[in-house]
Amino acid sequence: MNSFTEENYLKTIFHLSVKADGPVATNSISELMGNKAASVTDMLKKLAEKDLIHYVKYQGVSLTNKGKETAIAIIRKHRLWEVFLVEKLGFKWDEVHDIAEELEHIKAPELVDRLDAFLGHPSHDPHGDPIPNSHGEFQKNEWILLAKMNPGQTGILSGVSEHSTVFLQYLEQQGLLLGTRIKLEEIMAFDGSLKLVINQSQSLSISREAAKNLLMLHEN
Amino acid sequence: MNSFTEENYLKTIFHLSVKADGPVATNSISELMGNKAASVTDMLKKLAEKDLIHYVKYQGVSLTNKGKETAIAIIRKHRLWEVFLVEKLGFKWDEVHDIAEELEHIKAPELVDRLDAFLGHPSHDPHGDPIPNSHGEFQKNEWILLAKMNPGQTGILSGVSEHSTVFLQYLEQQGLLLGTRIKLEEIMAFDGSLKLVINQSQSLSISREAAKNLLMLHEN
DNA sequence: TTAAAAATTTAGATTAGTCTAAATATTGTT
DNA sequence: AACAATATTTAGACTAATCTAAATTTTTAA
Repeated sequence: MNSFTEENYLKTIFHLSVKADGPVATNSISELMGNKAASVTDMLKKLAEKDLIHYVKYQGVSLTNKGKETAIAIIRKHRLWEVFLVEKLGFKWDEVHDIAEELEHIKAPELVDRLDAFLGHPSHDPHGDPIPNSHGEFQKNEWILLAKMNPGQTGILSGVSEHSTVFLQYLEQQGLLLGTRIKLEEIMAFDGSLKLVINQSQSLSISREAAKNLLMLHEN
Repeated sequence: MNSFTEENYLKTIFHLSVKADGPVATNSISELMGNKAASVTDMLKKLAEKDLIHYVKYQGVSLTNKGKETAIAIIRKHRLWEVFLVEKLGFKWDEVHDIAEELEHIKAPELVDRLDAFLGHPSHDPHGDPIPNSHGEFQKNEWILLAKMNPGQTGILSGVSEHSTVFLQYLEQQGLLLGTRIKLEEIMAFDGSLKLVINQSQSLSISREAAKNLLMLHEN
């Protein structure tokens, strides 16, 4: 069985692998986890010993199949618990990340699938992230960043790539909830900020920084 | 904040205090936790340092108010999660103890009260144990051990003092669920075993050992 | 293509929780 | 009351996860 700490490393490496598609650097793990690089190196040796990662000194790491399965199982738990917290306990979407961070390490094997069934096999968590099924398969999202769209285009806000409380609260205050229809009116030459129309009525301006974290789906 | 391990010690000391009413011995903690007495001594020093227990060398320990509050909060979480697992996820009463043992250490402070509300403020867990309210107050149960009842007396099975899977499965197989009406017919002179009639129909014989773990309430 | 900068690893130390073996205190019994 | 049995604590060691400081490797850029 893997420790709490090992699980967190695997999860971090998984997230970095998805973005980086190539080996993941020691420093990037260190930065994301708030640990020193020397500590990361120690753990990488341990995870390699357990066949959870491929590790070559100085060359960065990638997950083995075993490591990937483990990481996905943790992410599945995290996202299912987030759904539970929001749908059943009435938490807001900006409050659940840290709690799910604890709950994702609960080991009991039957618990996950029962929770999944209880929640009605949800496909996405409250932030729009897809929930892998019990075989570890993700339903691929065809997301495009709002920051990459062109003036005149329209889409549905379907996910966020930044989960911090401040960002999520900001979105909520602006009326930018998942499912909101957004038309990109104009991009300001001065600072790259975006002028939007949401739900075909309300006008709104947001920073380029914010737009880089909004994941859009084209309307069907 | 207290560690996972510290919490487990406090919980154990609380349970032993209730039974023993007097200071709790190092060895009894050691035995219940499956640790060596030397390890217990080390932890007792640490808990005393944090003002969670009163500790005098060689004289055993008792909880301070702070320690008691902490222990009760953990027990509250444990029992609420057990209700969740049985009522919402469909686990059986003999399957939930170990899972709740993990869940009871989830820290998020708002979680407990929301869970409590979601479950409808249950007063007892699936094994009949009372769930303390958010102020740490227990609803006192007027239990009497089946093993202490006299032939001819009747009561309602309302709790168990042994939570092992084998025992709970045994009870279930015999039809001894919480809420069952039990009449004690006769106590066998030979081995002290008890002849019962349950739900005014079915006859059943159980060992004295088993009867010592069955908590009864008088009928209203 | 080589020297400086950046990234990574090694070496050695620290803390929490555990252990064994030995020492000490308490209890029980004659 | 004194000794044996039992309970508890101390001393010293180990593992997991972390750190700092120093050493080494890789990358970058002149």
